[in-house]
Amino acid sequence: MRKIDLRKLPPLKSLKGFEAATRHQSIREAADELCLTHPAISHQVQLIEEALGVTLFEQKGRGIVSTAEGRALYPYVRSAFELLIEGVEAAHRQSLDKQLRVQTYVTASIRWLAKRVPQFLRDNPQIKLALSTCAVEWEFDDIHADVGLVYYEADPGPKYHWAPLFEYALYPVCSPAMAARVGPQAQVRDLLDHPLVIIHTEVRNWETWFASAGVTFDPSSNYLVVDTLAVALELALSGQAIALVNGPFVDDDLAEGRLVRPVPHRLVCPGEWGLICRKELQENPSVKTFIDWMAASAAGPEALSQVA
Amino acid sequence: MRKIDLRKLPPLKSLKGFEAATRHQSIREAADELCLTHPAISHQVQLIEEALGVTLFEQKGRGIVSTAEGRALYPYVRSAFELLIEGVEAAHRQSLDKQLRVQTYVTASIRWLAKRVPQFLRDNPQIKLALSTCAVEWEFDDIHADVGLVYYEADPGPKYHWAPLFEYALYPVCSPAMAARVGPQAQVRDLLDHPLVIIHTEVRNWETWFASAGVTFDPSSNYLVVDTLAVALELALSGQAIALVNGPFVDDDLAEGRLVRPVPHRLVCPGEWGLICRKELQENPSVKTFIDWMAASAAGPEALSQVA
DNA sequence: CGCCACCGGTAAATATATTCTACCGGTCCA
DNA sequence: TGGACCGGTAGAATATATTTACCGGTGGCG
Repeated sequence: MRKIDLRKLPPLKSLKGFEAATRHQSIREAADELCLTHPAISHQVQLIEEALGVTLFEQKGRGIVSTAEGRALYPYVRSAFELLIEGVEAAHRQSLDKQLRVQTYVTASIRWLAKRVPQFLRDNPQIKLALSTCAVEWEFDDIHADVGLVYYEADPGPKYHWAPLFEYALYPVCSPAMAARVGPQAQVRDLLDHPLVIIHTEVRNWETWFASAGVTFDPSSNYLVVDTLAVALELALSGQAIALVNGPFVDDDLAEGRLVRPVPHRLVCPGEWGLICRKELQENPSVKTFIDWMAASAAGPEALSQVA
Repeated sequence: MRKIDLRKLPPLKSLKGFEAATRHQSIREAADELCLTHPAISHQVQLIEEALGVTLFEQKGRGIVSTAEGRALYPYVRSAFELLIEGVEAAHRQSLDKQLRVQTYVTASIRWLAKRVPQFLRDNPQIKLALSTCAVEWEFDDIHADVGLVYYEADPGPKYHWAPLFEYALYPVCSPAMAARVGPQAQVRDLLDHPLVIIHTEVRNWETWFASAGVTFDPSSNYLVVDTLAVALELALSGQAIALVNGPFVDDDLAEGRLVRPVPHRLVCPGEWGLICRKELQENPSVKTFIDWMAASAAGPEALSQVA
């Protein structure tokens, strides 16, 4: 591999500013796009002009226009950026052969994925999984993950492949002892008299669920606030509160009687939980295997036996 | 022009480190090449790895080797850099149509170029010149200039076009009054008794010149030090010192008697003064016109009339 | 085996570069 | 002619990159 004269490169970071400024033919719009202030862009452009010894923009009226030099330079910068993005994607594709990076919320990870991963790995020993669990208020990050298990209310868009897994269904759960205290024939409104656990990023879930039963949610007393459903469920399991689940995360606990549903009301919300990946990865063997296997597992044991 | 997702770009500055580290398969060698310390490169690589969520190198023995991901990424980065360098060159080519950037030392500019530029511009009104004069200890900078008027002892290499103009000839000059004091039949060694002006970056010029006449240069007394020949010549003109010229920079002053040569000894050194430009620019109309015109002007008025 | 000369990674301090704030003068339009 | 834009500037604040001084590990050599 021969040497390359890296000294000839313009200040790379500033090229972003040049690219955006050229595209918009406006310093301020470029600044908005890059979430910077306009002097920052102005300065970046000046840096490149100085490094190249060339003028890239000139004033025209109260705006700017690219000079001939700026127009000559732009396509190269643009192509270079596109090449780099392709390179990042190539590296990601390469890394798929080594490990499949799966991202999800902590609750979905603990109470759904974790239960299935061992069997998946037994069924597909050639695939290495790297799970990362993300904090609340997280969106799928296609740079650091190949596949995400997330909830989307609407289609995530054309860039992504989306495989729905199960409903986003809201229903309260608690320990049998707590349910006994609530009463065998309890109504939705009766729950307001018992300790509810609220996930602070999902306050609206309780509101929505009560409203769908015609009850106004007034959490003025007797409630707990936690930051993730996983913790809320621990509180429910230990008999300290009633939690509102938003998916099939306690199916085992319900089946084995550790948790019960104090009232039967259940609200299916729009959208679904599902697996997301960038469209280019959709046909990748590891990705496809993972998505198909998990979809089958969500559908039920009989579907799974067909895949495996 | 459509938008591009600049957020997907890895930390651009750090890519230099990645490129060099990959090429050398060594952090320390990369650091040497980029004139940084090895932790800087190490950190740059880690930044990219973090941004991409991918491992680019792994330890092997006491060195490193690229991972499959690193090898996948490299060609894109490499090509992107080459594209950017091409872009810079394209911008330079573009700017040639607007102005020809000429760089030289302050002395050559004042005492040789400046005398010729007005006539050149009259002969070639379509060409716009941008002259920049550089401090001593400067090398031709093909980023900020298209053509340079410089002295080279040896061929400047295959990347450049080189058009020799005139000899690097050393000979002392001074005012007629000073010459009278030195004496009409003075020998080289007699100059040692008179005020010599030394250019501090060119001390060896006096040494070399005296040595070529068999005299040891001992500047123990009675000398001045300045930083450029242009100043030295001013001192000579005002009768305060004897200066050592290294080219045809006082031809007019000699012809018109403002300066004289106190002794006839003249030393022609290896190498020449000449015009340099990047090879790609050699055939550019502006560059070619400039170089040809100046070469003719250096050769003499009769050559010039042929060109013009 | 044990030493020494390498390698690369780490953490804190430092240096540098970038960005922001607050301002300016100019242009356009009402 | 004023007000709402634009981009440029300078200094301060901030973020980032780099260095310094260290570490533990590896491999060659006596």
